[in-house]
Amino acid sequence: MGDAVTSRSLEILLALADRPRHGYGIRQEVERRTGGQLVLRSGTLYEAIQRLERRAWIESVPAPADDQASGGPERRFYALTDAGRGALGTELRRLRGILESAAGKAITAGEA
Amino acid sequence: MGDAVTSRSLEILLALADRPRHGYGIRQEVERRTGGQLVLRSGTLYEAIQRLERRAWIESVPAPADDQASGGPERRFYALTDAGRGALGTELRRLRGILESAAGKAITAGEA
DNA sequence: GGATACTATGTCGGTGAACGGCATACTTGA
DNA sequence: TCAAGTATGCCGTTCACCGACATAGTATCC
Repeated sequence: MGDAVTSRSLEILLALADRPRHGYGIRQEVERRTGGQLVLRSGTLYEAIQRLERRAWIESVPAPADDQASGGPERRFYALTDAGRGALGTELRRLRGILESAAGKAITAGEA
Repeated sequence: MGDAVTSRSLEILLALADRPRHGYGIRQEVERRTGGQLVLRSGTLYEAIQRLERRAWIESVPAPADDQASGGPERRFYALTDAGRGALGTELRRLRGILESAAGKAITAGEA
């Protein structure tokens, strides 16, 4: 499936859902969202960003006005495109379908 | 993460949640459950079964009494272990957490 | 009788995602 | 001064998945 959304890519899309972020900011947001369960390694992070940009699900945008660049290496900000937002919605619906169809089995699996 | 559950492995665990099945039976159940959206290819299927068995999330079990073997190649039946059931529950909870935390953003993402 | 499709398991080579180490470079605090 | 944090990126390796192929019995249709 060429339109597959991996778990890491999903987290990146979610991190960009509310506002544009730069790579390291995405990493921090994912870590925060998952309670430290998932830390995107540098290889995973920047390669996934490149793939998502190639698919036009995210795009490079200028740094926001309120961003105080700390003088370090150049920050690259990314935002969700409409296509990316659509892909995110589709993936969330897919996951919801799995959970719904698994509802009965989930009880057996020892769930609260 | 050594305890990662890929989307294909999750589908296999779900297919085994209600009763033991053999490889081809898993393939059919996944296809049915997903409405034909996901068909496990032979490479994916049997290699994933081997991985899950190595992790002791599934185990080989004798064929059920009501199974009429059709004389073809030997069928191998598999069942969820307690560890597998636990891993399935953990993964379903993880997915539910993603959907809950994404609830606000999902609206923005154009969801019904 | 032969062709085709279905059931059933499995291997193999190739591709792509993720990992983790390393490189680089600037800033801040001990 | 030295470590830690911020920030991006490359590279070699590993692993999941794909799709083709191999093998083999059963069933159906012409």
